Amino acid sequence: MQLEYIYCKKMKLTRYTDYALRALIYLAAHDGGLVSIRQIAQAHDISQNHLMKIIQDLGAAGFVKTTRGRHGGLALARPAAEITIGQVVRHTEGDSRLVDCSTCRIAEGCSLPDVFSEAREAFLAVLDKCHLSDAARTPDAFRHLFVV
Amino acid sequence: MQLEYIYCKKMKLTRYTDYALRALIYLAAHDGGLVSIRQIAQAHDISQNHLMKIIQDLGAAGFVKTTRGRHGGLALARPAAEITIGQVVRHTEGDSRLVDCSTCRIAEGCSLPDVFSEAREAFLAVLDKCHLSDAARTPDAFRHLFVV
DNA sequence: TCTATAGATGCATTAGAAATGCATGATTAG
DNA sequence: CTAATCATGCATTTCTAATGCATCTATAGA
Repeated sequence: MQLEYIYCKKMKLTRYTDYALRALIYLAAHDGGLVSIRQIAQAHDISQNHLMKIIQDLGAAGFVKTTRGRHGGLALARPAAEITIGQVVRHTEGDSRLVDCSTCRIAEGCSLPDVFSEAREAFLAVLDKCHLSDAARTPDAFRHLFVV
Repeated sequence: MQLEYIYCKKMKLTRYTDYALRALIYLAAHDGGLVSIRQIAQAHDISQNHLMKIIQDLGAAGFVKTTRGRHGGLALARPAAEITIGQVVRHTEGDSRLVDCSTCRIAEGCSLPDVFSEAREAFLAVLDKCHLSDAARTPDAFRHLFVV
């Protein structure tokens, strides 16, 4: 009596956000040192192309500072303790509304948009309590990132 | 100096959840009366096939009570005041984790899974404060649903 | 009993967006 | 001048939600 037609239920973050966080955490672990995109991509075995564009984006948004040319690379634009997960997710997942009521017939008198908006804020509020510098459970949790 | 390569940033709910909520709100507005799937699909101009499976799912989950055969239809299985938006979303978007750390190299010492888990709960907690019976801004906001 | 109407179910297909790959340009150290 | 690195645009692939179609089951009423 169970549904055969299984829906892969979501409510997941995009890989875009995933990679952004991994990159930022990597930079935070290197505490100021210049790191190349290639290095991060290889460390996580993820698409360098995709990561490149994400870094681009993070650079324009003021999260990282990029340096071109030989011996170039990335570094956090601000201290890791001043960047929250919420700030990052807010940016990578967009600031737009969670729901699209443009085609809904009951949008007029419906209170759900407000409720979802509030829920989203509550979600981000929790993420705002966590900083890049808090991502590691223990001080040396990400030590292996240094060992190339 | 802006990125040409635009990422359609998400963090959106699926249409599956969207339709589920619309259907439940429709039923709540009809307060006990039997309503057909076709009727809801036409009222919102959405895919009857998709809605059919969603209703199926909602039936199995105990949100609605379906009646087959001629003059059959749907009704809420419980009072609208006892069904929260959070309960519905929890079901339609799945109870699984928000992030997939299975392939992440730093999953061991990373605290983000816990943070996201907490954020998700905060999100749902807000949605749990809202019941189907609260969806309408005013008592007669959805009156036009009756006028077929 | 027969028929019309409703939900139940499975499978195939489409659509849309995220993710990826590729090619090329721009910048800088040595 | 060259190698290394980020910057950018476009094409392609991949994934999965969304949809469509066909058929089965159940029930009311003529």
